[in-house]
Amino acid sequence: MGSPAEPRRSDCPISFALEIFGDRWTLIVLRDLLLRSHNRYRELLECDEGIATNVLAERLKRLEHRKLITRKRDPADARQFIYLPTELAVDLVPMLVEMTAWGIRTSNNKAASGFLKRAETERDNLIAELQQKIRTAANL
Amino acid sequence: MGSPAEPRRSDCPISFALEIFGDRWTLIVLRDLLLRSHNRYRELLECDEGIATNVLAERLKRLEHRKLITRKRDPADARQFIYLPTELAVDLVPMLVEMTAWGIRTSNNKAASGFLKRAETERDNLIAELQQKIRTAANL
DNA sequence: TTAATTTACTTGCAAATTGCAAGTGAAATT
DNA sequence: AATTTCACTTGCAATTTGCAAGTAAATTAA
Repeated sequence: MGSPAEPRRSDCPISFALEIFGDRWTLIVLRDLLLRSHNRYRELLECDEGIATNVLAERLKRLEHRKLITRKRDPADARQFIYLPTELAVDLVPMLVEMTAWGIRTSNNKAASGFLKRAETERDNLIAELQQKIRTAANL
Repeated sequence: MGSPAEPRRSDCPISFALEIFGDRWTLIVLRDLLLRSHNRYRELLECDEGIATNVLAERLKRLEHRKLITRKRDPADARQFIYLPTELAVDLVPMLVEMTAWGIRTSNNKAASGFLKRAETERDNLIAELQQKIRTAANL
């Protein structure tokens, strides 16, 4: 058993990673889940970049299939679902921090230079802190 | 002056980065340029994942526009062009190392566990070494 | 010196993916 | 009981991708 599973394009780890999040939207969703605590469909839909409803729904399904997120009903409101990152997703934080640092440097983002400095001078603490926050929120 | 430039989707650094390499192919090309020393069109075309000729040509143009690579004629064979990463691309190595590490962990890639161990125990050395190799090859 | 080959693409077109607008059904609120 | 909210689904046009074939310039082979 197990999912139908598309064949891998190659056995390269980068290629493997890109099969999961190598598109214009998946990492935006993961950013919101991991770094902004957006855990509901509606919150994720309101991302700054303007994701379409069908694209969001499809990405959430893929991420659940790949076990990067879990989906459960909100006990307080049975219409809503709560999406939480798994440990597999929490493991992406170091990569997201590096991607963020590169983006800040490359786009000359003054507003984010505080983050950049921290990423450069105390990377490990920054990552541990972010991951701890996520694990606490998701009770992992 | 300056390129026509598409509008940014948001001012988030991750979003900015994804506008440059948030698709199924750009990071494959950068991987080959940075980590495999594939510097010619034909070499890049022969990547394991099987990129199409038109897609490769378009991605190379974009990367040159964004100043992640340079393109110059091979003095030894005027039919060929040599594509070299710029410092902007070399700066992506930390992110690529983290992506590789995640991919190895997540896909249980036994063959690459040596790389993973190095990434975990002496990350800074590994990155510096990779970057030095690239800079030397590209004489930056 | 002419013909064949190599290289780096471009072009045309079908198939897949994305974006947008509207619709649906279940649960909560009024 | 009616309206609203929520998490989607559906339909369709527009864009992007993948594949096959073609082209022009430079090199090599005959």
